[in-house]
Amino acid sequence: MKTPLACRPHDHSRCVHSALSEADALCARQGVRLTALRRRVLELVWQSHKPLGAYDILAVLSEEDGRRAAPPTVYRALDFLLENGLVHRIASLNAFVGCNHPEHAHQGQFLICRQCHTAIELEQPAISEAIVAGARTVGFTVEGQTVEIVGLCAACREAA
Amino acid sequence: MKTPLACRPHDHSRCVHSALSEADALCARQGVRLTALRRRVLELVWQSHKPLGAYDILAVLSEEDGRRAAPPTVYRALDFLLENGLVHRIASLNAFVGCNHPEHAHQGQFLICRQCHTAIELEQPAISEAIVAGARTVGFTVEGQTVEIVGLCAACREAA
DNA sequence: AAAGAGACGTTATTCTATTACTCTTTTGCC
DNA sequence: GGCAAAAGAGTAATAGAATAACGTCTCTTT
Repeated sequence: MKTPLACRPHDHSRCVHSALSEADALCARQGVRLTALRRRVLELVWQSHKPLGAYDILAVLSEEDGRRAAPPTVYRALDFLLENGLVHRIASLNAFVGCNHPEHAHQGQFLICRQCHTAIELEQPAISEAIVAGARTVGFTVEGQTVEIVGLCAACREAA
Repeated sequence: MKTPLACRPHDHSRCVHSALSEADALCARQGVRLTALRRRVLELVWQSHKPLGAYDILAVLSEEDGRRAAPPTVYRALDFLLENGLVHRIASLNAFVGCNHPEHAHQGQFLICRQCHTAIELEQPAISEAIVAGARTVGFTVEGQTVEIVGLCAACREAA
């Protein structure tokens, strides 16, 4: 079902590499362990331009290891990455994407193209603030936000 | 796992009743059929103060019918109700809630209390507009919004 | 009455995620 | 270095969410 998508050629492998380096540094600073497995999972998530399902990751790991990996292996790694802000989960897709700004805690907003399936992470304080303000009108205290927008990205709209 | 929650006594059954009447009228107007099954599923969703899982609905139907219903039965009814704007799906919970404003097409924002699990539907143009504006900054055209907020509702915050 | 469409039943399967238990590796401490 | 404790990872089984494929029934509509 999931077709691997062409990379914009420019520097994607370099992006992945720098994301991994940043993750290394961040984990060292936090005193948590970015093990080989966790790092590999993070790399796979970053390599994909689209949100990646746990079982997609599982399939890759199984193939490269010979022995077929089991779900908990992947889910544990993903839990670690989520806890440490290195990836985000897209609830509406049951999938995961690398976080663009792992250096500070946040919950992004996601723009998901229905055409190319790319997920763009947004961090617009105006959106968060509108939500907090809206919630306050009914006395609700916001603790976490899930904002997932589907539509057409700029590239796909032009192409159409 | 899911504990049935106490109703605010006031007039909940009347709320459900009026929601169903409204659904009847709306379906008649649209020329679509709110069959007994679909109506029953809608009633169950409305009766619950919390987002209801498809398999919760399935369990109730199975119990009251004697013969155990199968998933497609419920999912088809839910699909119909979704298409006609009578219920909303909460992606982050894999669950469904009755729509408060079925009379006009819209996509609400949902406030989900982590304590009592109640879902409050919000319809704040300011939030939608902030999202559309934010998306526009990267050339993204919004077609659908999933906004699901977790936190504490007013009642639970007071109780704490 | 016959045809066609829509709704529903039934079985099986896929996809997503977790539980429970074991074994290994790493780490901190002496 | 050696050792206990803790963290990480393997494994098997299962739970939970959703869909596919096919058949049957029941309405209209003609």
